[in-house]
Amino acid sequence: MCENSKPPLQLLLTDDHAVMRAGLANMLNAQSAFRVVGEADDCGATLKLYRQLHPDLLLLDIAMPGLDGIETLRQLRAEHPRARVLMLSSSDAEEDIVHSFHAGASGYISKTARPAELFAAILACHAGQRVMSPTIERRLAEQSAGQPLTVRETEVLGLLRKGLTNPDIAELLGIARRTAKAHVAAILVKLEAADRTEAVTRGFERGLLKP
Amino acid sequence: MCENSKPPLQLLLTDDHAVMRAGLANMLNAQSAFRVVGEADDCGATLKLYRQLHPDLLLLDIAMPGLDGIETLRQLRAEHPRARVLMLSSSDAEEDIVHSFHAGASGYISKTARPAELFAAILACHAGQRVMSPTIERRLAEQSAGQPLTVRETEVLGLLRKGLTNPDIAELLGIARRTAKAHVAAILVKLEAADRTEAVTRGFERGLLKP
DNA sequence: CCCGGTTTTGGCCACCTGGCCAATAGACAG
DNA sequence: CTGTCTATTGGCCAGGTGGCCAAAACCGGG
Repeated sequence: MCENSKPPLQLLLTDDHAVMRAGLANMLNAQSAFRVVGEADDCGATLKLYRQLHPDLLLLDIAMPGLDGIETLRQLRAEHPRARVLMLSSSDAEEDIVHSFHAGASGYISKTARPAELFAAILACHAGQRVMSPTIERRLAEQSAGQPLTVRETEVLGLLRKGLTNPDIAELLGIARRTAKAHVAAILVKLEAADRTEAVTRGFERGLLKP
Repeated sequence: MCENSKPPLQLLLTDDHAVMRAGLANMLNAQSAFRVVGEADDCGATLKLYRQLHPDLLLLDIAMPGLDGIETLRQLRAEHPRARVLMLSSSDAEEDIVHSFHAGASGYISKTARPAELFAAILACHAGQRVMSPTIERRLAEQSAGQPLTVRETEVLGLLRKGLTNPDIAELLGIARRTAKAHVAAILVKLEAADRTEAVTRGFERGLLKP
């Protein structure tokens, strides 16, 4: 299990939960193969530390207040295209998984994974493999992500959640109310919702909308 | 900081995230004042271990699949009315806080709290105090919880999220459609929502609805 | 035994909704 | 250059929505 001959992997840790950070750091540092060289609790700190430390891999929590993990990932990859990033998820929302890989994540693992799985994931990730925890792989398989929403539709969904009517939406977006209606109709089909209210529920369930 | 003379507090740890559990256990066991004597990942395991171990305090995560933390708390308190339980939250949804204390929690602390705060919270909790992390106290102060929904209204909100119409709801609950409408109207007022769609959003935001 | 909150019910009306028909223009990829 | 996808727009209609008026039945606690 240990790789005594090699120097430990330098890890950077980002999570807004101090308890989780401290716990992870403890656990990882107890392994001779890993060394946590830095901890961050938001996007800014992550980018700053990454520049300073150039770690071998970043462990990045998805759910964060303000700029979330996905956005942090985007910015980091824009600056360091070859950075290896393993996403840590609490939620298992399928949207997050898809977005993570689109934004350049090297892996995605649930916090429900056992420590040994996490260690394996880190190693595999650093070795250049795509990593998904078994739990998440199953998720993806069973609820085949459905139709993705277009940019415009996502925008409209964001207005639906606020309780806006089609005329409201039309005015806000500067389009005909008939067009707003068309977008809503498309959303209903793609999210398999009976009406706008259920569409909002699906939005939250799929992670398209955040509380 | 350490209480060398006293035996360590026996702690039971419940969280569906194995990583978090292992991390917390590491951190707490490193303190001479604490001793993690058991770990559980769901409601059933928690009750079972509590019966076996009779720990001094249970650290209980709020967000769990299936029977969530609040429900676990209820069942535990029904069996052991004097159990001390410190809730660990990821979300800070105000509803969770209120429900936790109603269900008999001794304390509520955010996972964003620093380790020292957590240690202090555990000690205070065990000493019989009501514990809230500063973050959460602020939250409660600023967004004064609004009007609470009645049991019936909560039930109706659960149907709204599924996209049911008033006639649907009426039939399902065996009441007149006019009555269903009255409940919906009450929900709109209490959640300050313009329509049922926004009401669902508010439900998710306040933690009345879980993804 | 009475009070207050919860649950229940009725009618009327302007407005919004979602389903149906079909069509044009722009963008981006092959 | 062509085909696919996206965004845009129109009319018609049965049914649902939310606001307004008021009030009776029920139930647990003081």
